[in-house]
Amino acid sequence: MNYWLMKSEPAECSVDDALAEPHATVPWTGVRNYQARNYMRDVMRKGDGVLFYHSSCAEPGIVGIARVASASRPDPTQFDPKSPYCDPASKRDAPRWLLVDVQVLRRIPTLSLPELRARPELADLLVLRKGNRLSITPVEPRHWEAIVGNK
DNA sequence: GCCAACGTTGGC
DNA sequence: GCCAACGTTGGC
Repeated sequence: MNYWLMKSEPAECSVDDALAEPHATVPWTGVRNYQARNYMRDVMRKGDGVLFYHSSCAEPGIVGIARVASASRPDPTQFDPKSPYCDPASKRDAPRWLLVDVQVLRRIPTLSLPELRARPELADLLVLRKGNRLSITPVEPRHWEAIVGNK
């Protein structure tokens, strides 16, 4: 069992949007970074724990506890000419981009970046590192425990 | 809007 | 393979 932090822009898909979906599950479309894709393809497994993170918004932070609800599979938006995530270079017989389904288990009161940074045990949480832009990052068990253990 | 950090592209 | 130019991310 592995743990992850996954970023979503709430203007696009907030944790509350996800909770409103059937089974509170959303396809995690739009990952267009090879490292993040490789995590989904090679390391992520159904059942892994997920910290649902809001980025590019008024109050960035961790807003929900979720889990990986499917194996990785091709992201259909890469083939959709109307989608901003369309990738004309990706071929149907060799899809370049993958997604997983993510199921929100519960919302939590937003843990903002200042709140996260105030906790010494989270000092090396990857999302707190300067310049971090990766939309999917692994979370160490001790970090998961520190964040989720008492919630 | 600014800007630091980082990824990608493409000429050589 | 190098590296400059460019694009994107994302906090502030």
